[in-house]
Amino acid sequence: MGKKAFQKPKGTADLLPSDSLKWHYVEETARLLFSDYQYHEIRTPLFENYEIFSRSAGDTSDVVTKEMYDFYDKGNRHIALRPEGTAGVVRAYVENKLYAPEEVKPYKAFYIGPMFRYERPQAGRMRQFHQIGVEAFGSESPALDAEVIAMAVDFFQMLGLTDLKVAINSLGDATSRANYRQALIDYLEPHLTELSSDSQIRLYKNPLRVLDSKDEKDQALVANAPSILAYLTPDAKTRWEKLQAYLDALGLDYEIDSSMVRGLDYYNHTIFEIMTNMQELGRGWTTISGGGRYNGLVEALGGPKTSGIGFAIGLERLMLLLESVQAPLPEAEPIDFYVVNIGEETDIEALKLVQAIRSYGYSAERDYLDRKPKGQFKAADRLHARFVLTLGPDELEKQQINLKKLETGDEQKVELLKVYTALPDLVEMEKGVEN
RNA sequence: GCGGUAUUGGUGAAGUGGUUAACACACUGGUUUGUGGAUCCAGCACGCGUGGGUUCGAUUCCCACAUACCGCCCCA
Repeated sequence: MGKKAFQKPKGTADLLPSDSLKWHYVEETARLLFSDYQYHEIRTPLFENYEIFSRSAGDTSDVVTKEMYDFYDKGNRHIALRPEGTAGVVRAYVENKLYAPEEVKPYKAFYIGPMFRYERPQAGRMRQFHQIGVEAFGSESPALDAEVIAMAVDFFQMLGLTDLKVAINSLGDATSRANYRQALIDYLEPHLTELSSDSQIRLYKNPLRVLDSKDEKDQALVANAPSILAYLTPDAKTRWEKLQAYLDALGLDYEIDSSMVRGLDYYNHTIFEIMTNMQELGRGWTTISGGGRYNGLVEALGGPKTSGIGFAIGLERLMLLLESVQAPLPEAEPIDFYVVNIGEETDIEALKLVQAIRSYGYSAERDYLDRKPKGQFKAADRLHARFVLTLGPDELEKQQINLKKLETGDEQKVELLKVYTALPDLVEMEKGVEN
């Protein structure tokens, strides 16, 4: 151990090779599936101008007011590490003029990458965390909403998750929301003193948040509060009903949760969350995916009036969930060959051998620690090698090498030359023996 | 940002104000002058998160800090 042991910054994690194997699998599953739905990957910067986020997420959201990693760079630009993915994608959509008529509509994209929020870390909640997200621009159709929700569910099912809850709600359009906001305040105001202190503040800042309170007394009050669904304008209501019709047609199970609120201010109309009540992620239901419509966002970031919808999946939470339900996840691949070499005079030949084996596309490893044969065999065993090639002075002299199949213990001498010229035949031959 | 719990080797952990920090797993070496997954033997914490303090003496008591986890806030 060195003198000073550095620690990674609070709320960050090292993803070791055994983990990244599993992450790759999940990410690859997403890439394949999203491609079927015609979503293609977009990569935007990990940091943006601060305003991109402050304007999009809303000035009252906690994400902006207290969780942003922001700083001034050497050119005195106000920069922020992205706390979420949508704003950057919207900025890219506008900046690259992806609204142009020659682009296919809706314009669909997905992203995978790290996000940053200055928060108190807990299990499944990191300061640097990762999301897979999708966005679709340029269509108002609730069929697209349904598709997006279906795709998220599809994704989780592909990974072997079935015990999830899909909750949907509608925030309506600006008019619906304004009317409801007032109705909610009118309802709650007489009970102001009964509300928790947090909720008393919420009531005027962002009254919909009161609906979300975990305080028991708040919840009791909120239970009889008016529902936003009763305040939808006719247009918004039609959309809302169509969405359900589409989801029903797909046979997708969902729950309507009229008290569901999302953390970012840009949402309107459809919002949804996919939740699990896994213990490892804390008490009650934990959201592993959330999203919705953001019809005003493109405009807010300087683009033409364009509707949009998207969602994001929290990868840390997803990985914890997959581990806890023992969903199938890949393990380290066994290697094909381990070359055991005995004596210094075989060193060069061993080096050439592993390279030759690799040139055939098989994986191969050898000893670099001058271990004795026993130690090398142990290493081969730990790597779950299929075959061991033993090369000693004898073999070198006779130009024959010992081929051992670890699983059965069968050994045979083969011409050294064959490893270089006909390795696949040797592998096939061994296969023949085992069948 | 607030409140709480925790922090001993590569890992899981036991333990006490006072000479050598238990046990297990893993690892390394030997038992087998060239063969793994078995047995047996041996080795493996300059040291108990970091920094202070109390004390004749602290890993064990106190304080601060760091980190992790739990709850709140909030959220993926």
